[in-house]
Amino acid sequence: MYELFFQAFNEKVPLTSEEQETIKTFLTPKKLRKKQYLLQEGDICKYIAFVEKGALKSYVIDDAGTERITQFALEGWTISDLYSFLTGEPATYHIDAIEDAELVLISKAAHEELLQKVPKYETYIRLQITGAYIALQRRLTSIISLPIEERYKNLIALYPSIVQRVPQHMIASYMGLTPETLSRVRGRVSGKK
Amino acid sequence: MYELFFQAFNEKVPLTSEEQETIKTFLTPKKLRKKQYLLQEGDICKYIAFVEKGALKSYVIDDAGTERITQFALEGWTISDLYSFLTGEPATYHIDAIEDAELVLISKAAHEELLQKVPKYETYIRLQITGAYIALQRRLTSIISLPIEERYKNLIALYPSIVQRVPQHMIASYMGLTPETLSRVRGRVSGKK
DNA sequence: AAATTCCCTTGATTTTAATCAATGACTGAT
DNA sequence: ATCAGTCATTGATTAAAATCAAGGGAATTT
Repeated sequence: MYELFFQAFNEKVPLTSEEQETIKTFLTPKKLRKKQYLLQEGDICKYIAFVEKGALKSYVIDDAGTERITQFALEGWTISDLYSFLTGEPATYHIDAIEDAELVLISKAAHEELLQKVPKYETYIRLQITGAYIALQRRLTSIISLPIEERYKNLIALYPSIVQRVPQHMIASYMGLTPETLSRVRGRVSGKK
Repeated sequence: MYELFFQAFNEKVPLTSEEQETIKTFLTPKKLRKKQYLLQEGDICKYIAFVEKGALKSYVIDDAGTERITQFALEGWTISDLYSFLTGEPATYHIDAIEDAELVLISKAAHEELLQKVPKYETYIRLQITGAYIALQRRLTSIISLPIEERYKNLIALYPSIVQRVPQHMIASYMGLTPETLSRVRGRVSGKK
């Protein structure tokens, strides 16, 4: 249990087996069926979720009632509404399962105790969030500086598994486009090359 | 010296005066004139810069040769090409001064030694980057889910000092718009209210 | 003080993406 | 096996932003 989680952890910060056992006592496994919510807007986000298996997405609903996807999380990724988790304020994002999923949950209490008791946990979190920050910065830069076709090619290059596994209308939502527009972009991209 | 830096640090993680003195030995002050570079694309990013005074921006140049601003940093903010800083790879961003500025620089060597020697520094960095991540996530969410007018209003509400101090064509660049479009958006926003 | 550069606005036109609408393929459930 | 729902594509039209172009202030330089 928690294989992938500890694999990812050890790659960032190598753990002794005692440390690993300590950390284990703070983790909770959870399974989620496709379409089930992990978090709904307005609720307090109680967990950081690490994806052992399956796929989730986080999103907001815009004024027109359309789902706007802010993040995907496949195996090995972490997902949460971090602001809500850290502050206890109501969540601004929804999170649900795109596919049946197995998660490793870290509760707020566990998170705080781990930060106190296991120095390597703080390092893990720091590195984790640094990686997430850099990825987000890249995504934002590509949105404001590249034409749509290039953004789509980048997405394929960077996250081929997302493009393969996730329905296209979700990719469109993630890119801030309509499904029709993405379909035409795909036509142009594959036609041209 | 370093007043604002330590004020920001202490707000996140309170320091004893000894700790503060230790950290001081790792910091370097630097002044930058308006339009001077702190970093150019392709160079290795050697510093994390904290802004004591003045204003900087980071940006990329797109295929059409247009500057696309990814971040502003006013007093109290931190700016860097974090990926380049951490990995030693060539920078993808330019950073320069919008106004004459006074900075506090943390070099790579200082950063690493501080992480080793001063546990509170790691906590500071963790909280710092967490805040930056949350801010970036908000910005991205507003880009993909809100109409331009709302995005502009949000920007004014969240960062009034940026909108006041920075020329409008830079705000346009930051929002991924042309200056003409932003000008018309402003007309609509002020006309309507 | 004059000249130059920078900055913002406004108008006309073109380009791009969104919307509206319809169709066919595939999926899953009963 | 059928029916409902999901999903992607394509076409026609509308809406929005970019581009092209020009002008007028304000600030900075000489």
